[in-house]
Amino acid sequence: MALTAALGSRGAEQDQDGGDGNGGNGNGRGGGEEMMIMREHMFDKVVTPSDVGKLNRLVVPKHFAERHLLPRLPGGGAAGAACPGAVLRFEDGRGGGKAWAFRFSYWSSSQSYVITKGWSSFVRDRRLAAGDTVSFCRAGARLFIDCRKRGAGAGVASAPTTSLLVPVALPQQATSDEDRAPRGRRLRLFGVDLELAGAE
Amino acid sequence: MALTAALGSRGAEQDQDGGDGNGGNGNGRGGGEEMMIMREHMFDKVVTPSDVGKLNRLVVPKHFAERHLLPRLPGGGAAGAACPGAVLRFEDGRGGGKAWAFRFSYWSSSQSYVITKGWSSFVRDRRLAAGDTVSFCRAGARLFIDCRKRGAGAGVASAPTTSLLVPVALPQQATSDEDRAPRGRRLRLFGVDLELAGAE
DNA sequence: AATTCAACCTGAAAT
DNA sequence: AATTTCAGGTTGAAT
Repeated sequence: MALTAALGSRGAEQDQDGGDGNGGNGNGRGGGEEMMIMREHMFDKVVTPSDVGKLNRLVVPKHFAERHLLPRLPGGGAAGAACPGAVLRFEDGRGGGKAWAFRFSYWSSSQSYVITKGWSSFVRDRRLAAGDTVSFCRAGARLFIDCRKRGAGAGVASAPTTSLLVPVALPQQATSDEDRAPRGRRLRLFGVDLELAGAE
Repeated sequence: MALTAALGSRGAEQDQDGGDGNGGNGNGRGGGEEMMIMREHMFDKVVTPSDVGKLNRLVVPKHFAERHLLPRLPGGGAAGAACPGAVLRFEDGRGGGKAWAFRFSYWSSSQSYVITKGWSSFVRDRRLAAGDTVSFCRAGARLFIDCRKRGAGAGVASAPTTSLLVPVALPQQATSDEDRAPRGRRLRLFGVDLELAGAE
């Protein structure tokens, strides 16, 4: 369960990224309102040389994939393996409106889950190197990706895996066209409006 | 425009090549009549290592594909791109009745035209190697493929691209079932009956 | 088991 | 500088 706290209103930018390659680079924070989101950490991976090399793919450890990514797929992905090549959109965990569209697949030949299309642009943009850590988070239905360099200390992206909820400020998403995050029960906590979102 | 000059008569053999992989090897020139055909050169390509390698496909440069192959497709292929996976039959340019059935497709992911199915048999049969040249010709609606080794001089298959019409002797095609080549105006030239065939 | 091949993808080069 | 082309690569299904 994730907590979403609305501070501002009016979604400013819309990063649709119609499915092609690398994430549509939204025009940063053009003065739009922000939103306080309780971000649930999903999983980290210390990337291997292959993950950042010419194979253009990230192997997602099976238990992470099945626990955190399969349930995020359009069809729910409950059944076994092959939800073929769904595209998952991950917002840049640092904010700024950038987002990455990743193709998430199961390779039956190697029986592994992988992120393929779109991954190499992230590696390039963030200068990801072997030994660095990618971090996947979630706020309701919104997904986030961030990374930290090898040996980096604490920070927004380096929340210890024991802490499930990380509050961060983010540009608010478009509320017009039936937001992706299912709206849940609202409550007031610490002086702000909170909203229970996400599955179950 | 192509010129087709009838020398003999009566189609002898019929090489239907029902669409499977490599061309049905008609029994050469089993005494059948021949026909003098003015063969229009369409285009050449110096094949790359990929074209003759394990990718089992020939990339057809877009302008060649659109100018010469799209108009040959069953549906005419006039509109934009995707005439999905049509099969084009190419007779062996050296004569002998052999023919090759090639699948001609457009790959939208790479925005390129390719010849896929059937191509590898041609590569193998003709021992095509990187640097060699494949040559595509046409006589009316009949398509021909030939090749020459790297560094080869003039010859039937090495007509310079400036010469549009190459006269060759070929086994006559079946005239029974409404020949593929649209019949055009006839005239007499150089002492032989000529027939204007082909588009426009 | 190995081969073919349709349909993807991407980096580099050309325009 | 952005777009288009394409050579070289991949996976995965079919055979």
